[in-house]
Amino acid sequence: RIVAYVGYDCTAPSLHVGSLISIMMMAWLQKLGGKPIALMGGGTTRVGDPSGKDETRQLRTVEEIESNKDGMKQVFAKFLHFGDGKSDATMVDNAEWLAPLNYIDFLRDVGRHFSVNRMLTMDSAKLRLEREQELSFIEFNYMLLQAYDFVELNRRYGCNVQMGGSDQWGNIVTGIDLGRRMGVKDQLYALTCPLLTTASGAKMGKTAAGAIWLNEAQLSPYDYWQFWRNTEDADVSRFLKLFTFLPLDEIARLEKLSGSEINEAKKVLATEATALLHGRDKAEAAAETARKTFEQGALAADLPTVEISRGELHTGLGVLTAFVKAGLVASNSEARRQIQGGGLKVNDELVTSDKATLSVTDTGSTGVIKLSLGKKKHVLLKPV
RNA sequence: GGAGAGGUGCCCGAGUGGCUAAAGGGGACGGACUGUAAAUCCGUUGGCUUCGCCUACGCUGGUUCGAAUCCAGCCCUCUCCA
Repeated sequence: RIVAYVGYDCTAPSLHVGSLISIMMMAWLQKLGGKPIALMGGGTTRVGDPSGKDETRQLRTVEEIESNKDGMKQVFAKFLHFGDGKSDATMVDNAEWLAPLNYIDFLRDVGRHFSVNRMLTMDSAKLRLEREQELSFIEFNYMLLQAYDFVELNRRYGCNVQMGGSDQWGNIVTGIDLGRRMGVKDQLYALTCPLLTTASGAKMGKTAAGAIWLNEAQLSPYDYWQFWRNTEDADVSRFLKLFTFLPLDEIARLEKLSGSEINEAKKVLATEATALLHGRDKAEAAAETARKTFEQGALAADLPTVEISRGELHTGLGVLTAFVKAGLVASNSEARRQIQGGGLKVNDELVTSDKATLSVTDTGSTGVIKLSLGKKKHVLLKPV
């Protein structure tokens, strides 16, 4: 019987696609009858994991960590079923047991099992030392806390597997070792996955508008769908396997598609991946919006919409202001540059002058004005 | 505590009195080509009421017709020594 946990740093207000692999690992585990535990690092984030980082991260305030935690929680509910059943998922926060720890007791119970000699050979510490970059004492302690988490989760939930990215290997193995020394009866296991990059070597999720957030408040289902739709050819088959629950023979069929046909596979990927996070309805809606926008060139009513006041439109709204309000560009100057580069369109007509204005007549029969940046980013302005 | 090095635009990194809104690279955005792909090529990359103005090279003052560049004080980072 497998009870596995994955720990998450509470360093950002939402999870992003970088965490998706580990979430999928938990989801698969649950499908197959195991029990997943999502561990929020409310305690460990107060210390900061040095693994894979060149320099000390700024310490987060406790308030910041708490609010980040709240933002992250909602995502897990989308992928996992929580409850009290045998294979129901559980969410816990390690602040629960780490925060009340007494330093002396911790040193005597846990600290004595750690050899500094060995800790110094772990990558997280070794790399810093080799490059002569500072490794503060607080960070050096991180390993002990994460190791202790594993032991504590075993005690509380019978957790016997820890999963995570390959950068977590050292921390996980240390936890297994600590378990043995502290008399944990179960054999503990580690399961790591390689850090995911795209075929061209870029980190997953670091694209255009920044990170690909999983919270709807930070990234709409439509944009999330678009992210998957724009997957590189070379990644499609791998991503279908990793980020959807489609049967392998179906994936095998899709990966045979070549040339422009592979776009069909990308649509399936986009819809399936979006359905897992935001639900089938929103995924289908996003697919439909995209179909109208890209394949028919028609105006899709549920593109991301920004409201403007009707009064403003009556007096004539400058194009620059309009694009800034729509959030497509950051400043009037950027809007000007985009116009010079031929990147802005109003109702699919290229904007040629930065002096142009929008008025009520531009809403036409649809009641909205379509603003576009490049070929892919569209926003509807809706007068109210 | 002592000695030294350094803080430049999203990031890296040149620049040691005017030609510097600041070389070069990365990243990002736009254009061309395509398949809403990749690769390639081209352009852009502080703000504004844009043929002009404002803000900017750690902070605060000073020298000068003129400073990212010189001077003084302060803050911060790193290295070595104690």
